[in-house]
Amino acid sequence: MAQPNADPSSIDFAALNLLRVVHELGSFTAAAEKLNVNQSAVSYTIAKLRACFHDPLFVREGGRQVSTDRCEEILARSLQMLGMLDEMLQPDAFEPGSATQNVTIACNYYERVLLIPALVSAIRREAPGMTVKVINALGDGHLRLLNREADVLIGPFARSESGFHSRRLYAEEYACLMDAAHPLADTALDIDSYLCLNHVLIDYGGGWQSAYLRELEAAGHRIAPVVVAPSPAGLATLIIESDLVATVPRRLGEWNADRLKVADCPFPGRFDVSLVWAAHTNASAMHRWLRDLIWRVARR
Amino acid sequence: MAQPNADPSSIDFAALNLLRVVHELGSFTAAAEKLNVNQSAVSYTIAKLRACFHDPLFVREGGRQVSTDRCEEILARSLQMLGMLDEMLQPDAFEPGSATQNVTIACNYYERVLLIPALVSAIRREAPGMTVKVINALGDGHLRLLNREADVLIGPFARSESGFHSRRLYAEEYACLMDAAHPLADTALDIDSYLCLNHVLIDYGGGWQSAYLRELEAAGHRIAPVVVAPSPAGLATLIIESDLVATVPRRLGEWNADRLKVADCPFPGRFDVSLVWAAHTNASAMHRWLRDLIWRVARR
DNA sequence: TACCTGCTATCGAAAAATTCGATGGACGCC
DNA sequence: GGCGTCCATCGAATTTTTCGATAGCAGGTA
Repeated sequence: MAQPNADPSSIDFAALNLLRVVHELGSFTAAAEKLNVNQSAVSYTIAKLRACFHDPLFVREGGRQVSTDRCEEILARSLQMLGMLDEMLQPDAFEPGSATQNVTIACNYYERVLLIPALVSAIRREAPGMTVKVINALGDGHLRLLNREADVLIGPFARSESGFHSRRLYAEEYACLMDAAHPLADTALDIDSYLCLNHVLIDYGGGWQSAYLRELEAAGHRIAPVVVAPSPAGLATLIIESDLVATVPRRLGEWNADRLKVADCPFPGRFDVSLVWAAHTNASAMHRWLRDLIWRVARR
Repeated sequence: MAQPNADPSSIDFAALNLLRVVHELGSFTAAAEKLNVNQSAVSYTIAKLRACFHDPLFVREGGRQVSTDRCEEILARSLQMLGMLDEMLQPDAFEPGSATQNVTIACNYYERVLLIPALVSAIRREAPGMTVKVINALGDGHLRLLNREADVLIGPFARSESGFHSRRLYAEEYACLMDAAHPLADTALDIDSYLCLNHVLIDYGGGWQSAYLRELEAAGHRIAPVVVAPSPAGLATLIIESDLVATVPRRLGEWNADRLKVADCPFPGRFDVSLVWAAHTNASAMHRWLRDLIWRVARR
C-alpha cells in the first residue's frame, strides 16, 4: 500500500463527489455505503485530498466529521465543477426553431446597410422566436465582445489579440462614387486626376482611418476634402447632380448606383470584411449557428 | 490491456489538461512530448474522453488533429475548471494587515478585564481592518466553539473532549481581597479564620463552581456567604471600607489593589487559564495567527 | 504508382493507483 | 469499565494507467 498521490491534477470528479457526500453525511462510513465502496477507499481518497490541499478538511468533533473553513471553500467550487461536468456531458443543443434568445451584432454603417437586412430576414426565417439587436461597433467593437455587450462583431477588423477568433467573409476595396454626369465619369482615373477631385471625406472619428487613405498617404499624397461627413448616410443625395466624389467601399457604392457611377480608385485600399467573436462564445451552439448563418448570408 | 474507463466521474484534471494541450498543439505526439509521457498514454486518455463524451473530439484533417464543435464546448468548460482548480489550490493565506474578517472571542469577566483590553489593542495594531466581538462564555463556551459562534475560548477550561485543542496560557490561583483596613489584613489567614470571614461569594450560576470552593468542600468545609454576587463587577466598591472579604483569582484582585489588600487564601484552588479552540479551526491561517497573538498577549 | 515518413491505434507487459477485507486505536455511550 | 462505532492503516487483490513496440493509415514525394 502506498501513500495516496498528492498531485492535484490526479483529482478526479469522483473524488469531488466523494467530498460532497462526506460533507453531506458527516461520516466516512456512511459516505462509503452511499457510494457503494469500502470505507477504506473513502479514507484513501480523503487522505489524497488532504495531501493535495494541505488541510485536514474534516475533523472529528463530538462524534461527527465537521468540515474546516477551507473545506467549505473547496466544496463550493467542487459543486460548481460537478455541475459543469453535468453540462459537459449534456450536448449543447440549440434549436433555432424554438429558440427565444436575443442576438446582438456589433457593426458599423457599411454592414448595417449591406448585410444586416439580409441577415435579419434570415434569422427571422430560421428562428422566428429570436430577437436581434444591432449596436454600433465604432472603433472598439472588440471591447463590446469582451464585455459581452455583443455576440459577434462584423467589419474590417482583423483578428487582433488572442481571446478572439475571426473568420474572413469576403474581400472588399474602395471605389469612387460620383454623379453619372460627372466630367470624369467615363474615364479611368489616374493618380493626379483622382487627387484633384472635389472629395467628400467620410471621417468616422475616433482615430479610424480608411484603408485607401492609409495607402494614399503611404505613397506620399494627400487629398483636400471639400466636404467632410461623419458617415456615408445621405451620401447619394449629396453627390447626385454635383461634382463631388466620395471614395467608399465598392459594394456600398454599388448599393446606390442607380443614378451614380462607381469608378475604380487608384488607391483601392483592399481589406477584408470579417466576422469576429470572443473566445468564450466559441463553443456555444447558438453562436455557432449564428456565425454559420452570417457566413452564408455574406457569401450570397 | 483493457478499454479505458468510460465513467465520466473518473475524468481527472490531468485529462482536462491533456485535452487542452492536444487542442493547442493539434497533435497527440507533440502533446505527449510536452507532457513528458508516452504517446500511447495520450491516445489512452483521449480514448477515455471520447468514450465519456461519445464524441471523437479530434479528427484528422490535412495532417492535423482538428477539434470537433463538441470538443470546443468541452474545452471551454475544461479551461474554466482548470482555472478553478488553481484557485482551490491557493493555500489559505492570511494577511493581518489587509484582513477585514471578524474574530469572536468567548470568555468571562476575568478575561474581559485582564486580557481583552491588551488583546484588542494588539489586534487593532496588527490588523486594523478586523473587528472583534466578545461574547460571554458562561459555562458552555465549548458549545459556542462547536456552533461556530466563537473562534476561540479563553478561560479556566481544561481541554475537555476530543474535537478541541487547547493551550495553557498561565497558572492562576485564588486570593482574598479585602479592605486595607480590615482587621486581618496584615495577618496570614489560617483555615479557621478564613472560614469565619464575612464572605462575598461570586456565584456565576449555571452550575459553575470556583476551584477554591471545590478544594474547600473537598476538605469538608463550607462557608456561609454574607453577600452573593453574580460577577466580580463592582466588587471593589462593595468591599472598600467594609469588613467583607472576597475570594477571587489573584490577578483580578491585584488589578484593583489600589486601596484593597490581596492576601493569600488557605484554599488557593490553583487552575490554569487556557486558550481553547475547535478542531475545525486548527489549520486555518487566520486562527493560527489569532491564537499566537493571544498567547503573546497573555504572556506579557 | 510505389515508396517514404510521420502520426495514431492497439497490443502485451510492467508499473502505479485504487480498492478490498481485516485489524487496531480513539472515542462516545452506556 | 466495557461495548460499539468510526477512522487510519496494513498487506493483498484488483483495476487503471503507462510503457515500449508495432501495425495501419494518410499525405507527400520520387
